[in-house]
Amino acid sequence: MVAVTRTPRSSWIEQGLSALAAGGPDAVRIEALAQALGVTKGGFYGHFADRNALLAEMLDTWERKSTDEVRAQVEREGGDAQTKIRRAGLLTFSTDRQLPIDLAVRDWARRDEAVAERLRRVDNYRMEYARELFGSICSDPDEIEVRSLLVFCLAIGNHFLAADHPGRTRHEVVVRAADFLLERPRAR
Amino acid sequence: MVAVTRTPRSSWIEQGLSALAAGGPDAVRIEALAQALGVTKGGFYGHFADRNALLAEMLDTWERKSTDEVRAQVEREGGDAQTKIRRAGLLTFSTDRQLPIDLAVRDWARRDEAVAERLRRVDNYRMEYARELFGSICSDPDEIEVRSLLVFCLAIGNHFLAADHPGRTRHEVVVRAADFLLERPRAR
Amino acid sequence: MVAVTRTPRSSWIEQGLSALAAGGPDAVRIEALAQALGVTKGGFYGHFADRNALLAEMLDTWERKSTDEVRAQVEREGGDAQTKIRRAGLLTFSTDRQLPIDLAVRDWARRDEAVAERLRRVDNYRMEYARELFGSICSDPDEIEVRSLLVFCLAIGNHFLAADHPGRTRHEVVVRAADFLLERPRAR
Amino acid sequence: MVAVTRTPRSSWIEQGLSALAAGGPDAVRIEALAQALGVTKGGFYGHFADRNALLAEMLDTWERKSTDEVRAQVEREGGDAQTKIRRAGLLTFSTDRQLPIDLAVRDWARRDEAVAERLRRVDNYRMEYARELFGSICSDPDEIEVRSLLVFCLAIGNHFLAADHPGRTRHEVVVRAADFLLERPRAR
DNA sequence: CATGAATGAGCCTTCATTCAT
DNA sequence: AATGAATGAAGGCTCATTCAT
Repeated sequence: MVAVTRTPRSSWIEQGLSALAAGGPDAVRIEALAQALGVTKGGFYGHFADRNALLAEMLDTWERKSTDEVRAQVEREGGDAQTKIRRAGLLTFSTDRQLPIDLAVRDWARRDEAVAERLRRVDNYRMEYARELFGSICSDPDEIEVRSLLVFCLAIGNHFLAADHPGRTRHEVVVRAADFLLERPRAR
Repeated sequence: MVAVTRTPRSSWIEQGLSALAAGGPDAVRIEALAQALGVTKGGFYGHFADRNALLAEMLDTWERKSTDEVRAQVEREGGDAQTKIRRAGLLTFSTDRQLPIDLAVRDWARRDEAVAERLRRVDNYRMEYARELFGSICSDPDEIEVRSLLVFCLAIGNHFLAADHPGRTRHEVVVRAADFLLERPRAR
Repeated sequence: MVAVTRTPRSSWIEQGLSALAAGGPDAVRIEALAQALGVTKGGFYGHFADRNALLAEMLDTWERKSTDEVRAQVEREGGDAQTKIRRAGLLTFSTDRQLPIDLAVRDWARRDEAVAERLRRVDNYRMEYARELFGSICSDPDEIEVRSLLVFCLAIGNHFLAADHPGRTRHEVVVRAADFLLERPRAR
Repeated sequence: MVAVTRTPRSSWIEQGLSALAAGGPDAVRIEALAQALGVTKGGFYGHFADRNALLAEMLDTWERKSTDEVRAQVEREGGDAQTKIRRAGLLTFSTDRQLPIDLAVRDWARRDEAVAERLRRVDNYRMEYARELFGSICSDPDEIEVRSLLVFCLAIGNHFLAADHPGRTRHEVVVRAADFLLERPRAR
């Protein structure tokens, strides 16, 4: 029988990731998390050495979920390359939960080298997966690189860009843009 | 005759934008700006009602510089549509000074609706300009929209994406990607 | 048949005295003691009502060891008065274990009347023993009192004084000082 | 006209030394000092970088007052060696203000090497002055050293020792002890 | 205008203590 | 007896803001 820990470590981490998503790293305040969890802030220090330890574990969790878990799930569901790219993009950038965390980490990385290092690992992992998948669409390595970059930029830019598209929804334009990037190259 | 103020408003705004660029809105601390300007923080309140007033004026300044001034300069220098798009992109996203401010505002907008509103104005202005320019490259309105979106996403994603490109520099890949987006559509 | 308690009271007391010796009464922190004993702090409250109860028992232990036990051991070993005074001094002030506790209690007594009261009992006991021993060296009650005081001050001051003695070790000077205080008075 | 600083640095230092004297270094709490000074704790950080900066300046102040100022005052008042020793002792160890600070520093030095270093400087300075003065009472260097040590130990021990002296006051015994240490050596 | 001092709210962290298991 | 979690009261430090000069 497993002893039920009243407020497990994972709760603090989840709550911390929510706060990060909503307000950036400065919003990860122990007292706010405690209140959201219905406990007092003192209890936090039974689980973590200090605030930095929590931030590190939050990033560990995000890193794991952003790499292996996405790839595993996409491969489990199968399909051709185009389908997989779309699914991976959806899992990474269209989930209500993961997306804002990802964007917050991206901004955070601009001012914290340790975070930048983690983001580099994650983005390299994802980009490598994208290259693999684009490899079955086109063969020119330069074009694979360009399309991989663009599909990533589309996914990210989609959420950092505020422009409207008169007569269209953002989603419609993004779908078209994805088609544009995923179509097989024509002979020239 | 203009009274020479010892530390003009504009100095606080410029310093504030630097702080924003370097550390996000939370880094815009009156005391830090004062220290950078070589005055004491008390003097700040001779110029601005409070911190929010400064933030608002910082955004005013950023908004003006990001719209009319870029367009005016690009048109002044002339050239064909492709050249203008590249120049506008460079002015907006490749200047050491403007770029980090733009990225910081983008992240800030995710958690502050008033900032989001301003960013929407700025991005709509820029996007409209891009549509105009892409209009002389291709004629299909859907494709104009898609390419305008993608060129923007490329510019933004370039700076929020941390991945490496083995055997290439990021700049090389981005140049190729820009070529990919700017080439005239082939007949199908 | 004695029930073997997993962590007996005496362990907490010993550990508490070590903490007191090393860092004064403020350093007697339940959590630190628990960690040193390899148990969790919750267990402490199975043995003691609260922190003050531990402090009181620590002082009880120190008081007993500092009085009867020293005298008993000195008398057991025998010798003349000078020898006994030197031995009592060694036992009290030269033991690695007892000395720092004694000094810490002395400082503590300056700000806690209950501790001061205990120290007074201990010092009076010791001083009475010193008077007895000096009584066989000289007969003038005033001189007995003066020498008893001085020998105590030497023992204490030796450890609270930070000065160097160029060309000599502190130990050499203290030995000479002890000789000075223990020599038989000359006729005047 | 000197600008009147409302609560000068020196007030914090003085208050800090009082707290140190009364309760040791742990009692030097910013909030307590602020309350004693009738201001709020936030104001403290306009004067000092942090608590450690205050502690350091407190020790600077104590060090200066304990060395040059005592010697200067004793020499100004003149008299023979015995008189000067008594006066220096009084200034150092019998002033209501200086004495408890000195004792607190002594205990503090036992657990903080930086404080120990300062105390060593101060005690060496004082001891050197004592050697000078004893040099005009007796000529044997060993005896000078012994008497200098003993007079110091008497001064310190007097305040760390809790014993009573039946039929006498502590002061009477100390005076006699001082006489004992200051008398000219007899021929042997 | 600018300064220096002070305020007060807010955050991180520590630690004695309680309590259900 | 001991554990693990939680509580609550401090205490250190930061920072926007006010105000008299």
